[in-house]
Amino acid sequence: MNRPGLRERKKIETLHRLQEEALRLFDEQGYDETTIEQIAAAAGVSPSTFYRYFPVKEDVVVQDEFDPLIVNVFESQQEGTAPLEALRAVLAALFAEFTEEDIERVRRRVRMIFAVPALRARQVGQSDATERLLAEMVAERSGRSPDELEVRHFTALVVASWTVAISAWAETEGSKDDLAANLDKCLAHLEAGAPL
Amino acid sequence: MNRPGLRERKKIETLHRLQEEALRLFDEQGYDETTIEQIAAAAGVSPSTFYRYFPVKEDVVVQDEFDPLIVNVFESQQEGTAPLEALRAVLAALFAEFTEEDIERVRRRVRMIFAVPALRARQVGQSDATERLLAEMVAERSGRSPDELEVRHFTALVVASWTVAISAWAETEGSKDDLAANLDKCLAHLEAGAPL
DNA sequence: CATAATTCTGATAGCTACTGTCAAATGACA
DNA sequence: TGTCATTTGACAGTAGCTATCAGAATTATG
Repeated sequence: MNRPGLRERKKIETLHRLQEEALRLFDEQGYDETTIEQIAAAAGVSPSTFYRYFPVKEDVVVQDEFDPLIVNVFESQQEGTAPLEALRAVLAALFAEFTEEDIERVRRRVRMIFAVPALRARQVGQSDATERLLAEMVAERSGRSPDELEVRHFTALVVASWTVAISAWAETEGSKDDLAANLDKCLAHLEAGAPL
Repeated sequence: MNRPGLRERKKIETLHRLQEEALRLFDEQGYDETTIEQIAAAAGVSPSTFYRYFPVKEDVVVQDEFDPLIVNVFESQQEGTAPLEALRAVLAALFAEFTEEDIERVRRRVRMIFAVPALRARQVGQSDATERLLAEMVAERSGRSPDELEVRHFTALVVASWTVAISAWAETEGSKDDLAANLDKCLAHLEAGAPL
């Protein structure tokens, strides 16, 4: 049996404490003006420990664990669905489970990411990784190669839609449903060939 | 008459020397393994001078001056054209003027940008700026606001198409025309609603 | 329960990117 | 040639990040 254990619980606790204190300090004094020493002190650990949890400063805001979840949801879908529809459903299902509190956390983080260039820059690394992941999943299903131009292009477009939808949503006070609505609007607009 | 003058000529010269030596050193020893001191020494200037030309290390590869050119070409177009068609024409016209040598330089830079995460991250800052620029231009013409979801989404999609087209092209040994062909393929695919 | 093995933490030293300041050098111009 | 404006180099300092290592805390074992 793999019970949680004291060690693991403590780790998760420090992780969250670091993220929360960091977010608070960034809000209060700005990102660049906040040093890792301050964050570590606020969370009651040493700077060394901070770096063990987050390889770079940006990750204390940007890091998330959605990629494996996306894969799970996608794979548990029936084969027939069209790629675009499938991805829409995946994303919808993903944040359907979030509590109101989760959503507020996401909003704070997204706002900060798009407000601080360094964070946005770091986040693109994650987006690129997710994009490659989607490409592989989509390619596998449609019996194509993930390196094909059309496949890469498709996934890049979907990620772009998602990025616009969530950044526009974060600027508002909208609910979870508003985010879903934004995403639907964008994907529909994409499916229509992005007319203007 | 605004003749170049020795001072200005020297400045452009040092700028190019810094870029070239940097590119060479990055190729030879890798990006992270190359220090600014080395680049400066290779170009025969002090590290202080490097920072005067490039605020951050990444910019010695990433920095370009295409944005103002894009605006110029776009504004000198007739009003009637549809936004997507207009942007396609702008980009085509932009690199139509490049010499073979220019193109090779671009290819080297693009390859390096997509190979080194730090460079890719920095480049996104530029892309975001270009995206906002496009949004303003497109919005102005179509009498909309650049903050509208559809407008933002449209420009994000176009930038994504462009990114895929150029990164796929850079991986090959293709000519200037191949880049144009890639871009046409992507934009056509977008216009068709990104079917898979 | 005591001891051994494993994992986590904190302290230290060091490298490099980057900033700010100031005096010296260099080109522009009368 | 002499004066003014701009560019440059030297120096000092901050902060992000890496590597290393001894000691503390947790877990596994006899």
